[in-house]
Amino acid sequence: MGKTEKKYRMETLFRALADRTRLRLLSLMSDDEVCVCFFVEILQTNQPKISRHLAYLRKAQIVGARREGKWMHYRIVEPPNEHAARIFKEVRASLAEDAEMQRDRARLASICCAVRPPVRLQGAPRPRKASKK
Amino acid sequence: MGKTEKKYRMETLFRALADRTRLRLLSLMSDDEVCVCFFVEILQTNQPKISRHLAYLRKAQIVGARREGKWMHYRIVEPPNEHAARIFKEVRASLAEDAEMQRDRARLASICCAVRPPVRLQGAPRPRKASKK
DNA sequence: AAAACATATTCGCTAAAACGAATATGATGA
DNA sequence: TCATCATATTCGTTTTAGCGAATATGTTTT
Repeated sequence: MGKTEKKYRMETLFRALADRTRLRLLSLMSDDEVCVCFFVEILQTNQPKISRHLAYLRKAQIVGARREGKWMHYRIVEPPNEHAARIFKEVRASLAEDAEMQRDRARLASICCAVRPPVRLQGAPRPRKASKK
Repeated sequence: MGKTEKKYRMETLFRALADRTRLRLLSLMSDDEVCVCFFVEILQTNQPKISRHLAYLRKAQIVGARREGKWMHYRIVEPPNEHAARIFKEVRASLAEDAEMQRDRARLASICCAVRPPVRLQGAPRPRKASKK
């Protein structure tokens, strides 16, 4: 670990993971880079709430964001600590098995491929495989 | 999973892990079953604080307790959920590498084997390998 | 440049977590 | 039985997290 980086504490990771909404967001990002408006649609909640949780995940350095015009895309990134990264990987594997989260992902997939998406999502960029950086 | 057990949510585990004191407690229990008075001595804090955090860990079902006369011994147990258990195992491996926690465990080891332990610990039962159940 | 849109941030509030101090419980020993 | 010891719990307070509503920011469209 270089001298300029401040150390990443394990608690930072766990605090970020200690909330159901954030876990569901992470689950939705498991394979793809996803636009904020899809999170709002799938989790059926208001937009500021989603934004705040995404900001939280970003501060904890387990998601990254990319702007594309007016849209923001979020994706999972590895936390900057070898041990946290191993744990996080295990966590992601576990999310894949959670029933509620499986339903979330199924809904994302169906909305994503729908010929006629919900009005609010028309024109929104579809989720797609996240680039590695 | 049998019908009587209520499901163990991932967030429960993460909330339990989202506190430095609790992580240090877990680290001290990594190999042995440890008496409360040793936690108080090593973490240099007051006894109610330790007891409360231990109660928290117990509710999260990642530690178990055993009474022996006036002493209480705490030990790590597997959380009652396959995924949580896998994650928790990874977490424990990570704690082993944390510098502060390594110092904690070194202090525990040295106090434990000392010919002349601190006054407050005289007569206290020494940490020892935790039984599996 | 103004309107429309997607997202982020701020504000005021409520709820939960964490704490030290005091007290209660439960076991042991005099 | 009464005092003592180890631990647990309660109390009142402070801190932190999460929320909806309102508003701000930044981008695109007209």
